[in-house]
Amino acid sequence: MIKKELIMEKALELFAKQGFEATSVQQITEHSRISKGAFYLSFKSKDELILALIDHFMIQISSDIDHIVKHTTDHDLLYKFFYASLKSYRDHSDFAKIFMKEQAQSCNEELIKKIHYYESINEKNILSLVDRLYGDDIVQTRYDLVYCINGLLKHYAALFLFYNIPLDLYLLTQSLVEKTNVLANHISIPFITNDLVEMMKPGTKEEITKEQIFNLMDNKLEELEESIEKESLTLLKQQLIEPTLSRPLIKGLVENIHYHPHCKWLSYLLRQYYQF
Amino acid sequence: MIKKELIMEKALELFAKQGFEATSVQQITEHSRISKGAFYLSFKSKDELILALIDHFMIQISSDIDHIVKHTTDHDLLYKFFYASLKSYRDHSDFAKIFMKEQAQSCNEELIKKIHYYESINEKNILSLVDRLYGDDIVQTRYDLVYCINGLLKHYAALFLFYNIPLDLYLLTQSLVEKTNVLANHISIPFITNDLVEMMKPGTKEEITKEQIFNLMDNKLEELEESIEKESLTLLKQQLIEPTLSRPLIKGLVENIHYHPHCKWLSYLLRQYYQF
DNA sequence: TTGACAAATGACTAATTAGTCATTAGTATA
DNA sequence: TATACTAATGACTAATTAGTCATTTGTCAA
Repeated sequence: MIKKELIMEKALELFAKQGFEATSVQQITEHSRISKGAFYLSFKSKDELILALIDHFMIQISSDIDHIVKHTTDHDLLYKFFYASLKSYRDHSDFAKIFMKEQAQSCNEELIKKIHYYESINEKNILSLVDRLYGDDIVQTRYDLVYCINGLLKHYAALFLFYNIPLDLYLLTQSLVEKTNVLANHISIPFITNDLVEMMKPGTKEEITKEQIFNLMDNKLEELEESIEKESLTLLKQQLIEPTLSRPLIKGLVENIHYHPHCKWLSYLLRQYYQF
Repeated sequence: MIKKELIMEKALELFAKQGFEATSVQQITEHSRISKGAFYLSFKSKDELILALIDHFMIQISSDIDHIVKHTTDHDLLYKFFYASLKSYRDHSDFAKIFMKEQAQSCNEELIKKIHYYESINEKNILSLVDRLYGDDIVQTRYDLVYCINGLLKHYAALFLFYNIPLDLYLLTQSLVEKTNVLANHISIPFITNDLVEMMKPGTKEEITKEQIFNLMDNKLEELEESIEKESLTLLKQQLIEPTLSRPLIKGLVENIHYHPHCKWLSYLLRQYYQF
């Protein structure tokens, strides 16, 4: 057990410096002053090691932040969230480097899955924070706000993680709190809509079912006013039930609805469905 | 020459899918349907290939955006900047993926240097944009604004690069313009100060020397066919040896060559050199 | 047809990789 | 001391890597 921790500690240093792929088991065993066999007594593979590392740190970090979001008054919430997040990055800077690098780069299936899992927890936390603080004022832009908070946090964190600049945690926190409040109070143009979030969820990505499109069509038909677009959509719906028109005609109808701001998503799904 | 482009094209696809490190020369040669020897006739090493790819695309993208920043009225500036940037990412999405991944991860010394070089050009562009648009109002927060613009741009670009969501370039641009204006007009707490920026500079940046430009001119003159561009270039070369024309005339000549696809980079260097 | 030259090949080397396993060292109990 | 057990070793395999080079193929002028 102690050996396992020793390996994790030493491997962390090497991964942070060189990256996961670029670090060999050989290097890890040398750095830990153990034999190759000893390594494989603790971990079944190199992959198992990095998965263990991610779990080890992310369980800690996630639950810390989750606790803060759930047990802080609204007044302090944003401040404490940023402070805790930045502090986690600083205190586990080697880990944070690995996590950020692998997030951008990894090709390992399981690794990506794990990173996505913890990322989704993080996003859920921020979303609940945003809804609590700004509530009904930002129904349209809530996902954008979440995305900006996450983006700015990571981008500023990279500043002290990858360029060893001195970090004034207090000041950086204040500056991020201000930016978040400013954005929350003033932005009005949403880019990340409900539809978009739905599609980014892992399950949805693989297959577009007739039913999904059908349901979305019904929703949109209710939203739309009488127009060419609505007529086109109605025709497309009929085609979905009972195809009678030729492919070019269907393609044309899909084109018709594409420029309507509410139907972008639908037209995307239809193009996928019909393989245009 | 054509072979070189074939290899670059095929390698780009593989790098975008699997990452640079994870792609073997073997795979590249198989994908390009050439032999291993043929690969090494075009490129001295795998490293030289990715450096060539980065130059190829970044010269194009950087000079496009530079040109827009320098030739757009203030009214349109922000909008055109975001639009052009996002369009570049979309049109060269395989390259953008590689550039983003390697930016986060790479351990190759020369590769990092090159990426930093183009990043610093990008930052300079954004800084000049910020100063022009908001000027004295944001002396304290200008670097933060630059950093936020860069961060938000990349973060949102990742959205359509790595999750294949459909991209409404127009809407995303508008949404980013709004966010930028909101931040510029309301943030007051600076985190990235002048000193910090100084500190992040890796020693002294390479100067653009007369010789570099001169050599590049000679190369291009050989490539070009008889045309207004070639005449302009010849005149510019003479000006470099012995200046006789006035600044506006020189600026006009630089303008003349900018639209020629092979001279984008040269025109960028000349604009830097003459401080237009 | 021949000769000369450039383009292209792929078998090859030497190095490195993740992971295995027969062997040994260390330790605790009888 | 003898026995039984676990902990640890590092030489080993098989696969893969970047890069090389003797050889073949293609092309075009004489």
